Amino acid sequence: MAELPRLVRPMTPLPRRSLPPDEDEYGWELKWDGVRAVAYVQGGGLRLTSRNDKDMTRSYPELAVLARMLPRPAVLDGEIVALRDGRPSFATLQNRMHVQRPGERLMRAVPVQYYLFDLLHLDEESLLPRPYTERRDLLDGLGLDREPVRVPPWWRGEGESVFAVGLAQGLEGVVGKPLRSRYYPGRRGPWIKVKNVRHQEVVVAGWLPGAGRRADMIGSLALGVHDEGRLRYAGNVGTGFSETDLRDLAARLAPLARDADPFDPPAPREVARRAHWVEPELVGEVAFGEWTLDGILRHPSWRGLRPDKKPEEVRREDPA
DNA sequence: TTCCGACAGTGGGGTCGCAAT
DNA sequence: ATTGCGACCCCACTATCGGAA
Repeated sequence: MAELPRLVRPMTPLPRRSLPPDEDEYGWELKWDGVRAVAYVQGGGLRLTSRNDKDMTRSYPELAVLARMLPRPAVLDGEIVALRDGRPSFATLQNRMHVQRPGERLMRAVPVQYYLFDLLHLDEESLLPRPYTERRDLLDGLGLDREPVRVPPWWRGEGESVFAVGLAQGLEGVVGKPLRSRYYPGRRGPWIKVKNVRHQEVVVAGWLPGAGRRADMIGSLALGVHDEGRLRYAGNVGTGFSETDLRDLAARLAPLARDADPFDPPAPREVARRAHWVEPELVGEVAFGEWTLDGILRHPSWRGLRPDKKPEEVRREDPA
């Protein structure tokens, strides 16, 4: 029996704001919002490991069929997803990902699928040095596209239209992989990702103190948006500003200090406990990925002040 | 010399499990 | 019983540094 590599750290894509000029040199895939997983198939058995090499096998018993679908030693790379309204939903998957031994009821309520997008080892051979296109062709030829395993499509070039498709389907974005590039375990790049980033105007309603390097500075800003005449809590943002930005914000917020929580309903207690409230008069803009089910910004980053906007005009855009 | 890639360190939302209260 | 915290997942981002270009 051939020996499989003990562990292969997954390769991660480098974030980019826009498509590269040489987009035709890349293979393009849609980006699936789930949990990254490397699969080791051998002797009819399956082992799943996380990005940090934690064993996830027991959490997803229904994926064990992969070992029966593929009766050859192999290492595969992909994303475990849970569908909601026909597309991968990380929020839905969160009901599964921490459960070590899911019961029948949970597995039926939140079924998962394994979206494969790379083949790293097959039989006796490591495929890491092979070009992306060869690995993909080999993977596509294994006949693994049967639920709960899927082998989603990819495209040579066409980054623009793949991105448009992802946008239209409400997906996270696209991943580009240089057609002739090998697989570099654990490295960021040369894969790239272009995310479907959204923007939202927000009212600054308070701030939380920082720690460590950020001690004596602002750690994050508490954000709100108006909804039916009330200022609704929309989460905190703690990244995207330089130290200069933080000092400038502190100076602007100091004269606006107030004692009472300006949110209605009040902010969650974990936030309120540490918050320094201000009059909700400063307007800024954040980039973010999506709204959570509770109306909180996911993956927010600060983009700057919007002195041209009035706080009472700040509404949640695109409530869907 | 400049630039790029990797790392460390800050911050976010969310869930689960467990210890302290 | 409730609360708080760390460990996991998903991240965005700034600042730094050493080696590649």
